Amino acid sequence: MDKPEIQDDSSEQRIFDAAHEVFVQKGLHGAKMQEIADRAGINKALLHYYYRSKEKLYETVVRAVINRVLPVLRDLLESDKPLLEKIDYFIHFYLQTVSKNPFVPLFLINEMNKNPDHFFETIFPKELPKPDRFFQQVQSAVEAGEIKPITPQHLIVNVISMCIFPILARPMLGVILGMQAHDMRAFLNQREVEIRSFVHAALRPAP
Amino acid sequence: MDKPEIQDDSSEQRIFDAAHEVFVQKGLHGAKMQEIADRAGINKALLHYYYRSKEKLYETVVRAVINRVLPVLRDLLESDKPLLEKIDYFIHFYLQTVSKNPFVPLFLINEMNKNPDHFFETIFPKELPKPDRFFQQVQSAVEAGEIKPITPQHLIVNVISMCIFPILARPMLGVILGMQAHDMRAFLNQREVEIRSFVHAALRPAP
DNA sequence: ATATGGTTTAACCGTTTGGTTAATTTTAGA
DNA sequence: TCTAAAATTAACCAAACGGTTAAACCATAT
Repeated sequence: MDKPEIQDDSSEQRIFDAAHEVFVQKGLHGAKMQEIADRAGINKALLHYYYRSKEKLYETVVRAVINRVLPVLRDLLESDKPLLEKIDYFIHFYLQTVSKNPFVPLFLINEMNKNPDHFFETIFPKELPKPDRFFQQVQSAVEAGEIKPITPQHLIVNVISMCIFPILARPMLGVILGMQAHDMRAFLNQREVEIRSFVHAALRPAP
Repeated sequence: MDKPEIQDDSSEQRIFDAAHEVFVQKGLHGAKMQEIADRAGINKALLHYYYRSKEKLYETVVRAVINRVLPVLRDLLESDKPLLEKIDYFIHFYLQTVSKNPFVPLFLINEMNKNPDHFFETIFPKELPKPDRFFQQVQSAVEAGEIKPITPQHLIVNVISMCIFPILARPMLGVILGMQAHDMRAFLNQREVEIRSFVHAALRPAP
């Protein structure tokens, strides 16, 4: 169904790259076809030659972004690693990925909120990560007294929230906390250690 | 500097209300002046009569949204309540406010990311909540051994993240966790209790 | 009554935007 | 080398958009 990944510098690929940049930064309506063409260094008509319409091009970009993000989540939910190790790896990976592409999660969240029906019926892949394995793992750890009782769904949501939100809200946090760009970078770099210890502390079994 | 709040059903107010709805849901570029006029039940030219341009109207809406959100944050940071009580109240209030207006935080985050310079130089109020009081409070609690050592900045960011993010990412979480709209509502309602106990657990002093 | 000033509208305008077309250039196979 | 298909472009088009204008409407004070 999906086109094979193109890695060369063909026009099609350059269009896709430019579209990815512009759409992710400006959203569907903020992005202009002319700007995408300019950034790809080709004529505007060529956009419609390879991707029929703005919507089709947009959909291609959204699909690609999703397919790059989902595997990590699947790994968190389905792999066999021990629980805490799994969580630590997840924190590490997401912070790293997201801080390299800070606009991507905001882009996805926007897309899903503005047009949920179209998104989930048309764009979203049918095969989603299955959280059952992870849920069971948490439940076992609770029963074995290794961690404080907690609903697995809330645990995973808490972790994801603390990883992603500060990067989304970076400009706001900078102002609230009274930090310049430089301090803010340092602060966000500390977060991996911080989130890990916060989660571990929250999961300590009661004495 | 700011115009006094208008609470009647004058044309100016109806335009503002309609603009608020449309801008918050669709963003600056997604919103169309004609739609705002239609929703306000008036002629399009009247938009320009009261608010000179689309940008001015947008700015008015952004200002209003900020001025509704900031006081709560100021209360968290500056009031004299005891630390944990303060945090609990903050969680309660933000979850309630945000779940009533789920698009507002996403709207603000978008605005700040897409156009940070214009936002912070032109729109943002000069008098921001001062976090020093809160920071000091956390530090005192740590020194008194009442809570586990933690950087105050990270603590507040963690709390805000766990409150706001799940509401932003609600559609995504619904899919990931395999929940229908009904279950999702119930899940989000549980979060107040959940976040509170998670934060309290994380702050328990080590034995 | 009517003059006045604020309010509201229909019609219009110039620009931008997504998209098309027809022609030109490039590529590649016979 | 010749030719047919693919790639690329300049020019163009219709619709949508933000914004303007001039006239109409309406309240109210004289």
